[in-house]
Amino acid sequence: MVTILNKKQSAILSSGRELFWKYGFRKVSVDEICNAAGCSKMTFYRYYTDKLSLAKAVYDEEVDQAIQKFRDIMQAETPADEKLQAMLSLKSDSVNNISPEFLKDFYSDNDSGLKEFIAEKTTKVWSEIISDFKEAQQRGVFRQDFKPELLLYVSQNISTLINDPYLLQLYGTPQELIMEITRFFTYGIAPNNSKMSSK
Amino acid sequence: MVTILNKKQSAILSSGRELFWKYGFRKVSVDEICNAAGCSKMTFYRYYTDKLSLAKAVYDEEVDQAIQKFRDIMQAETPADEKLQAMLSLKSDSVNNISPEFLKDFYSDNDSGLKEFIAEKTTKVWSEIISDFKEAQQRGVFRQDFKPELLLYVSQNISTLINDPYLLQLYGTPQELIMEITRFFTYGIAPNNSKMSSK
DNA sequence: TACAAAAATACAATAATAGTATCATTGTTG
DNA sequence: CAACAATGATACTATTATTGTATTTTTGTA
Repeated sequence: MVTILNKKQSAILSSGRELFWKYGFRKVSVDEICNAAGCSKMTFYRYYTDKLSLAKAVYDEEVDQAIQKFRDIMQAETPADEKLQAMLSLKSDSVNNISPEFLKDFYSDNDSGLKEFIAEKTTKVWSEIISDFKEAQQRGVFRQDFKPELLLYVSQNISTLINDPYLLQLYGTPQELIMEITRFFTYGIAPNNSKMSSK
Repeated sequence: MVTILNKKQSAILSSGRELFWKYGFRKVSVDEICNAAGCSKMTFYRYYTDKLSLAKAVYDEEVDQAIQKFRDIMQAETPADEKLQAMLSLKSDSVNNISPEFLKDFYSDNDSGLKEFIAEKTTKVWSEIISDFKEAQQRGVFRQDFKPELLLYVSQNISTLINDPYLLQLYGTPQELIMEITRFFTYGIAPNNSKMSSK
C-alpha cells in the first residue's frame, strides 16, 4: 500500500524523523517539529492526531523500507552466504538508521505507548520475515533442519538482553551488542558452515 | 590555574559535557545529568549552583584546552605556514568539539545567560590570542603590516554572519561556514602568499 | 469573488523541571 | 568506636514547558 502525502505532511514527517532520530522521542516538542517543518501547530494536528502518531509513522516508514530491502535480498538468485552477508550489512544499516536516541526512549518509556506499538510492529514484521525464511528454506537456500521460529524467540528476548547492564558494558553500545547477536545467529544458520559459498 | 576536582564533581562535569554536547543546553535536565554521573541531585547542587554554572564550567574547560593547544602551536619553532596549518586543523577540531547542538542553544537562547558568558569569555580569549599573535609577529613569523586586531573585529561579527540565512544555506551547516571563514582569514595573513613554506 | 488550506494567536489543562529542605545512609578518620 | 563529612533518597513548591484545542486572520487558488 502506497500512501500519498501532500507537501506539508511529508515536511512534517521528515522533520519529525530528523529530530526524533537526533534527540529521541521525549526531548522533541511538537512546536519544534512545526518550526522545522515550517508549518503551524494546527496543520500538524490536521495530519497527525498526536506526537505519538507521528513517531509511529516515522517508525513505520523506516521499517517498511527495511523490510522491502530484506525482501529484495531474499528473492534474489544468490547463494546463502551472499544473502547472509547482505542481510548482515542491512541489519547493521538499519541499526544505524534507527538511531540509538530513538530506541532509548522506546526502551525506557513505559507510558507513551511507543513501546507497545513498536513491539506489535516487530511481531508482525518478524512473522513476515519468518515466512520469507521458510520459503527460502524450501528453495534449499538454508539448511532444512533450521527453525526460523528460533529467530522470533530471540528477537522477543533481545530487548531484555539489550538492557542487561553486563552485556552492555561488554559491548559498549547497544548497536554493537545487537550486531554481535545478529552476526552470531546469521552465521550460525548457513547450510554449510565449514565451507561457505561452495554450492 | 589548575583546579582539582574530586571524583563526583568530575563525574558530573564529564556527564554534563557529554549530554550538553549531544543535546544542547536546554534539552538536558539536571536529573538526567545526575543519573549519568551516578549521583544525587543534592550532590550536584553542592558543587554547582546552577545548571548554568555547570555549562559554564564545561565550556571553560573546553576553551582552556583549545587555548593551550593554540599556545603550543604558536610557541613552536616552525615556519608560518605550518603554524597556520596547525591552527587551521585545530580550529576545525574545536568546531567539531564544541557541538553545534551546544552552540545552537547559545545563539538562540536570550535569557539563560549562557550567551553573555560565552561572549565575555570569547572576548578574553581573543585578546590573549591577539597578544600571542603580536609576539609571534615580533619574531617575524607573520608579515609586519598585518593587524591582529582585525581578527577580533571579525570574531565579534562572526555570530551575525553565522546567523545570516543566506550564508547558511550557501554553506549548509554553521560549521562549514565557520571553517570557510577561518580558512579565508588564516590563509590571508601568511607573510608570503604566493609561495608558502619557502623560507 | 468565494472557498479551502494554512497561519497566527490565544488558551486551559497537564506535565516536566529547577532548586530546596529534610532525613537517612555511608564512609572515613582520629 | 565515635564523630564528622560526604552522599543519597525522598518529598515538595514554584515555575516553566508542553500539549492539544478553539478562534480569528491570512494566503493561495479555482
